[in-house]
Amino acid sequence: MNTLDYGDPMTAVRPYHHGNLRSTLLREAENVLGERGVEGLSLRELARTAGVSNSAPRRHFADKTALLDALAEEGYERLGRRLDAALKTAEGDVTARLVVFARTYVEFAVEHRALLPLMHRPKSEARDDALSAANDRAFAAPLRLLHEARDRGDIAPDTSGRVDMTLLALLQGLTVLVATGMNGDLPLDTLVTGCIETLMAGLRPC
Amino acid sequence: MNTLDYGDPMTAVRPYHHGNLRSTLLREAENVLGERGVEGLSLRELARTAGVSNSAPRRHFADKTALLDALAEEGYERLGRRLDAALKTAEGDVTARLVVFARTYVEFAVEHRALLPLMHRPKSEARDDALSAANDRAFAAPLRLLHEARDRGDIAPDTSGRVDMTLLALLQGLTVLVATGMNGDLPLDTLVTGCIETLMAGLRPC
DNA sequence: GCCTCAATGTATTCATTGGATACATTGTAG
DNA sequence: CTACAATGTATCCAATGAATACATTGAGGC
Repeated sequence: MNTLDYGDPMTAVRPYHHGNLRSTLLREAENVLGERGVEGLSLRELARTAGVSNSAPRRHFADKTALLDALAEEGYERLGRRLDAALKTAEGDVTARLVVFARTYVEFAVEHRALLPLMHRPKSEARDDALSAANDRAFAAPLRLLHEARDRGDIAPDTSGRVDMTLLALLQGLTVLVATGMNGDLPLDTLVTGCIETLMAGLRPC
Repeated sequence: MNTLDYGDPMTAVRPYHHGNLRSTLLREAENVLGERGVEGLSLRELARTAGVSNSAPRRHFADKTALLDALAEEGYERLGRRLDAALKTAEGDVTARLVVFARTYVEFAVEHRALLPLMHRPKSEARDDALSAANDRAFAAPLRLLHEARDRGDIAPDTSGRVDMTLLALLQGLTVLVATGMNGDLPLDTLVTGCIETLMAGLRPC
């Protein structure tokens, strides 16, 4: 371990090794990303902010793309944990549980609006396998909830998987809507609840 | 007009003025964008491809962002025209008309998958006013269809506008799903039809 | 206790980029 | 035919992504 001199910041001796450069870079990258977008993100600037040399980040991320991929993957993991936690405490009928799910999902999208575009990277751009896997895992959760409800007869059967896709699309679309601010002044909770209830009830006149 | 020598490409005299640099740049930009994403897009490379100097593009787009905004706006206009055209020929009940609408929308998203992320730019990044307006216009169309159907009593009334948001979210989500390839091997037409029908019927067991 | 070695940072270099500024060429309207 | 606005060009600069060679560190085997 190095001798650190915290007395005078001007002459403070920084240890040769940062300690947790990787996570520091990721955290700061998410900040910058939220403020200035992908174009405004510079590896060198991240290095400067972390008080480290130009090429240090390369030890952790071979590439700018690699950093973005890591950020996206981390995003899926965080999302997954929050969804699991939320579902554990969710009670009530299918609608209520779906609302909890959707709300958690949309809240995450709002808090990490910088991450979503990375997570939704179109498949045309070559994707990390790990990223694809994380994607699948995240979307497996709502589907599980739906299938369990179907097994209990709480919702109509679905032979073709089209209903599943509808829920997925609705969730995805909600995040985009909220991220782009298209919900106007409609409170987030009202929006989500309304969408799920609408999906449950259908559009046909009663 | 300049004298052009098309005989020998090596010594061909190019006119001082390109003629339609702006649209050439936009077209080529969309190509590159589809292949290599925003990061892989370079103004200079566009200039080279167009056979024009480094700084020529600046006459038409003050900024790289300006080019992207123009691309997004153009995208909304094209989308609007296609939606209008599709709706004119659409016949049948609400479901059928909604399906036509959704299919047109998703088809556009697939054909121009490079454009969608630009069009869905989060509001946190300062947006061109023209872009916001184009956005509103594009989303006004499906809402109009929905409201007309409601006036005729084809779908249930909606006091809070939550149903409207549900349709919007579903449309948005569909494009994201398709763009990221999450539909798997499900044919596009089946997917869209299934989603709209599911939305009409609702999830509740019959 | 010492030595090797893998992990992690640093120093330096290079081509490319976005952007700015001053200048050249053109068609056109008066 | 001349002045001018539009459109390209030439040239410069700081910053970036990326690559390569070198330095520092701590941990594990001896």
